[in-house]
Amino acid sequence: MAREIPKGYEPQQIEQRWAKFWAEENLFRADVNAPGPVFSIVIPPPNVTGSLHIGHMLDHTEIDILTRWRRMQGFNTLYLPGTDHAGISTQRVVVRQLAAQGISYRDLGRDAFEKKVWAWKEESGGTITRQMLQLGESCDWTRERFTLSPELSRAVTEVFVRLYEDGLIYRGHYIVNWCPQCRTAISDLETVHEERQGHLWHVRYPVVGSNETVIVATTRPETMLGDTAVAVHPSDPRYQHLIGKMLLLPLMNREIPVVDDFVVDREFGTGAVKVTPAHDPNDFEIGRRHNLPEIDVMTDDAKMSAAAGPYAGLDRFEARKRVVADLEAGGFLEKIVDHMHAVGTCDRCGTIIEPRASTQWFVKMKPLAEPAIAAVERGDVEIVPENRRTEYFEWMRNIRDWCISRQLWWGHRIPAWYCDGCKEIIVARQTPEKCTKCGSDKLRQDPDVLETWFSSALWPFSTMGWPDETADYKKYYPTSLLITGYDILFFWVSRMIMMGLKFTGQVPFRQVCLHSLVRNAEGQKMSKSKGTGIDPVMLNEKFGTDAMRFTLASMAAPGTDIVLSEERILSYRAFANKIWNAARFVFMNLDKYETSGGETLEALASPDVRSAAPFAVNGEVALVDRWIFSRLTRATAQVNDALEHFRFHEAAHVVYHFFWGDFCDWYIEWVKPELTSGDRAKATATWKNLFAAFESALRLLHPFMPFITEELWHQLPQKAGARSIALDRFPEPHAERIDARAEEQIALLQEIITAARNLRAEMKLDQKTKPPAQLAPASPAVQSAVENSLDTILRLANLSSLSFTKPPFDSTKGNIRSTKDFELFIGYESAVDVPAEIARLKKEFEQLAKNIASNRQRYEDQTFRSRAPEHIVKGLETTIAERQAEYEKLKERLAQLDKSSGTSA
RNA sequence: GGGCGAUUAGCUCAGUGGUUAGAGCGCUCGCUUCACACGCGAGAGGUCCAAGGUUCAAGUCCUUGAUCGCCCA
Repeated sequence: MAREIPKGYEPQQIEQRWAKFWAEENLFRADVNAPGPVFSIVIPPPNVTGSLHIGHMLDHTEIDILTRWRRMQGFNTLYLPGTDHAGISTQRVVVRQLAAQGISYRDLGRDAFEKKVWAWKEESGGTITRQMLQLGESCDWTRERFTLSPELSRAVTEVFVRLYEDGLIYRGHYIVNWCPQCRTAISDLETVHEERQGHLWHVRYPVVGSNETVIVATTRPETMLGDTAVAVHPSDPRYQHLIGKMLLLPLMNREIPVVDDFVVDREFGTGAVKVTPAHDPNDFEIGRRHNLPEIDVMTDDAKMSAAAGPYAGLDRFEARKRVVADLEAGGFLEKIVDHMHAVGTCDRCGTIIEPRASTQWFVKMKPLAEPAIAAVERGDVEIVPENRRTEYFEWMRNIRDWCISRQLWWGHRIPAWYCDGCKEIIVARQTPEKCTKCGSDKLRQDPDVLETWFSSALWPFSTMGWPDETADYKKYYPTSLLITGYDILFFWVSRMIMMGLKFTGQVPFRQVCLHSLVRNAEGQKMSKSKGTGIDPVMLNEKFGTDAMRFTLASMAAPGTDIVLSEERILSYRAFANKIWNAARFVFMNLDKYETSGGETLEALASPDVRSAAPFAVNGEVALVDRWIFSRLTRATAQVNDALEHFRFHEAAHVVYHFFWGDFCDWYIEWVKPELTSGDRAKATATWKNLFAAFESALRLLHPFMPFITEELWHQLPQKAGARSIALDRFPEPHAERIDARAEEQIALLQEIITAARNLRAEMKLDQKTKPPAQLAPASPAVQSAVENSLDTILRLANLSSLSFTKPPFDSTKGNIRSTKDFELFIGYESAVDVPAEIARLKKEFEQLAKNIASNRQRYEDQTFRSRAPEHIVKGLETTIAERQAEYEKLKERLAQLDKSSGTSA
């Protein structure tokens, strides 16, 4: 039966087909009753409005590699997908969409708006989910979760109520970070500080009843409209006499006191600071200590409020210009100097945040942080790489209370009700009928919703059905592992640990692997706003998902950021193509073999046959077969070890070199003639071993390149009912398959072949010229190894014959390569560049001489010999002896060449 | 201001105190050899940022400095 196989690997159709198959068949559905140790992992829930970016791709690649690997190792595996409701982003998307239709969401009303958002979510949300399906991620789609679903909302309410009952959630009036664009408070973590060039305005405040003025410096002059004091340091001699006096606030003509407060930095500006309690965190504290009024001079959208008097209605930056102009006109402006300062911006929209006094809900973090610190200290949660622990501890030990209320409509509405009758606050799981205190039925629910991260913090257990003790919860919680970027260590990871411990009494995951961030080829951080992002979907389509996955894995060394370039992806597309062509070779030759009366695919490659490998001929397994299975075993052990430690780059490297180097470059080339050998027993054994090795290699590669391996695995005979390579077993590194002797022998033969090719290249022999060569083996063992594989050597080295002789060879009659095991000689057939050869040899000679000298010096050192371990000393001794032998050979050869060039010149 | 990381081939990066420091890409030379030019074969290319120190032994550990980057305040 002739097999049609395209010459180049075309991933596009193949990947789509298998991705569809995996999802439709529910192939990766977890089963709580299945055997095996548990491996469970939850996805870091992407934003429901988002589309897949390269950071997700890296997350998901690492997660999917580990999940597929564990599944193939026989673990009971769950990879749980889902998304978060992304309060701010989602609300913004829908508000804009409505605005485009001329609809104001506020006019629409809360309930109608929420319905619109749900409709949007069903229709347009979850792009990432669809992309994940396309990418063939091996998750259990029957367990997909959403943070705002009724089930998960129940968990959120439960947590809120319990925290409130435990006194860990409170409502309070404090300075918060206010985003005028999103029109909500945001947390400290969501506020990004950027160094910006600004100015320091020095403003004169006249002292009431005197000609004196006090100069204050400010970076935000418009806030002076809300000033309620000026503060100086209690022991600042410059201002002692003014403490307690009143100043006349320019522009507003309001009298404000001079107060003394120890937080004032005498070095900053003039040492006198204006105090705006409603618009600055420090001033807020000063205001509390001195009972100062708070005057909020702005509105929710950062326009000046009625409290700003004549400036009411102006945007805050326009107000700044006007205030400065008016101060100048009034003679109050002393000077303006350039000043670098940190400006807080909203991490969602980039707008400059306004510190603003406001009543919000907060979580008291200290009591939650302490057990979470202890859990990591004890190692109950292992953080990888370990040095991230320091950051975690540092942050957790200095943790501040968390502002969780958001002035939005899309999210988990805060389960708190206010009684109009008695002002009681009722926090409850169910909507209360009447006030628990006064019995009034005039109750209003708090209009705010909770920050999205609040629900994300519960993700590892809310997704498993908590607060119910479901089968999933019992089986898969705590999860085995969390994989995410180090940039959300505080946002998410630490909060999950705190919430997990508080509500389940267990850590949410036993290990956290924090991977690096992906940068583009210019080394810039990916950013949508700067247009420096790389679209992984486009790259997947262009190069294949397998190639993308492999690229990311190969670069995912812990600790350094990933710089992604198309060149790099190309090299792994080439790898996929290489694998494809290895298969193409096998199948094309099998066609020939079958038509010439050989066994069928079924007979050569059925699962039973493969599991009986390696096959012997005349009671002996061929050297190269022993070798390839040994190499496979070694590679498997290395991949297992690397993946155990999240060393994806190392695992990818091992697989790459095994498949391309050992399997394609050497093994296939080596056995080619045997496959068509007239000796039928030999041919059969070779075919069977080839199929067994190839199929094992596919399984080894599967977690990294799921698509091409699935495609090729299906071309091979499989057990009845076997549906996917993903459900097959990962190769097992049985120690008895390691054959060090075979590896040594093949290494020797490879060295001889390479030496011969090297000589050929140097002598500029064309492909068709097959010269005879002479070999001087250093031992009978070397000679017999060469004799046993003579045909292969001749073929792979492109030689006509190889005869054994004794050194020395005449360097003037040919070129020589030597190692500790042999000298190889090929005679000149034509004029050869003797000076070039001399130059090359001299360089090698000098390097060798230097190396021997330094090694000998070390070897002769008495302290070294007495203190270094024996194997090191012995090893060095051997090395010196080997180098010395090479040195003698080179010296001899150089002498001959010098002599000949001298006589001929 | 505090903390963390990086500096290794032209580029992007691996490298677990020990015996000639590796990979991919790029480069040079030769090959359309009947799986693959997304390929095959061969090769060139390194004061491992600097200076001290520890050690029998340092790219690797320590100290200081330089340069670059990130996080927290």
